[in-house]
Amino acid sequence: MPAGESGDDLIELLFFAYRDFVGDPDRILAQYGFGRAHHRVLHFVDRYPGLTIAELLDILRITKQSLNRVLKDLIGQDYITQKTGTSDRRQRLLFCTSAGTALAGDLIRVQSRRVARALANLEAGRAMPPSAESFLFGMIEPEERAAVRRLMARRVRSAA
Amino acid sequence: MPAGESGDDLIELLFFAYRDFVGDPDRILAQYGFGRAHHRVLHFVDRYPGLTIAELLDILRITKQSLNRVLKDLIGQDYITQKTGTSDRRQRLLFCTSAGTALAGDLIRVQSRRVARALANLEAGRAMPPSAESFLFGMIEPEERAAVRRLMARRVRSAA
DNA sequence: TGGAACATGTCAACAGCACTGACATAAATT
DNA sequence: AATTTATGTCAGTGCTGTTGACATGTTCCA
Repeated sequence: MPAGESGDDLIELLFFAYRDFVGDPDRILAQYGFGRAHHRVLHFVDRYPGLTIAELLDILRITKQSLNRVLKDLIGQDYITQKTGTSDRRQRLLFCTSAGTALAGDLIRVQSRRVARALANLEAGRAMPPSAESFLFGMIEPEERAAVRRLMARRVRSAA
Repeated sequence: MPAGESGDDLIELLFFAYRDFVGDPDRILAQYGFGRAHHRVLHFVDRYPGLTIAELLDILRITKQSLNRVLKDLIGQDYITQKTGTSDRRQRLLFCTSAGTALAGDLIRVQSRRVARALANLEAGRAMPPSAESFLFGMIEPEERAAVRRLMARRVRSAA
């Protein structure tokens, strides 16, 4: 819905979309004393049970020291458990406990809601053809959209 | 291009897309001793010259203390300058110097390339109809796409 | 069998970037 | 003249990333 259909606008929209996208779960996580790093680990272990440490490191692109810090929290508070690999006993296979699955579910729920809303905007025909721009704009917190639209309009007028 | 057309896949793709999206500029910024916070400030000041501190704080959603730390770097190294507001002399209007505009240009260039590539994928008809999913997938580093596809396929098989 | 390679865990130090709380100054507003 | 607003700054803290070094147990290969 913002004016210019340039790739540069997409860059900015991606920033705003991501800002609000991570804001939802952040509020829930804070109640548990967890952060985004915990969220990412919990999410991937929940969706891909049996993930190894090495696989998780490759997905998250962080060091094992960083991973271990948050993983220790999640294991210590019984959101995740480890099982020794069967074929390779060096590996630690990661699984969510029921508490872990429940929390992961709460987190994905608020994010799904936002994504669903963004997709609904597209399908309501408000954006024809459906564009990446409209999707990202729909990801922004509804009350904030006017402000983003105003900001971006300001640019279209001043620079080219 | 990944299999399931669910909103949950979009959540994951947004993670991967953003991960690679910020990876490009990070490499450039490291050469200047700057981080992501510097990037965000430089980007918005470049695109919206004359932005005030308060406006920038509202865009970035950080505290003035956080902003000030990186802004001091950018001003001290002559990438950004301040001008006292004309109508309200309390305000500091922010502008990029030529060095600032140049660096901002370099940064947006690498990100634009990635976005353009993602859009090109859509328009090449490889994704009909164009979807948010295809766009986000196209944002992922090409060499990494197979790995992401493999990971996500693994889920479609195991859980539902 | 013995040594190399591998998967993982851990300790310590450090950097970037957020936060809170408190306080200061100059300009605008009432 | 008093208050509010826009901004700057100091000090302390937390989360999450990094590097480098070292340890343990497992697997694999010569």
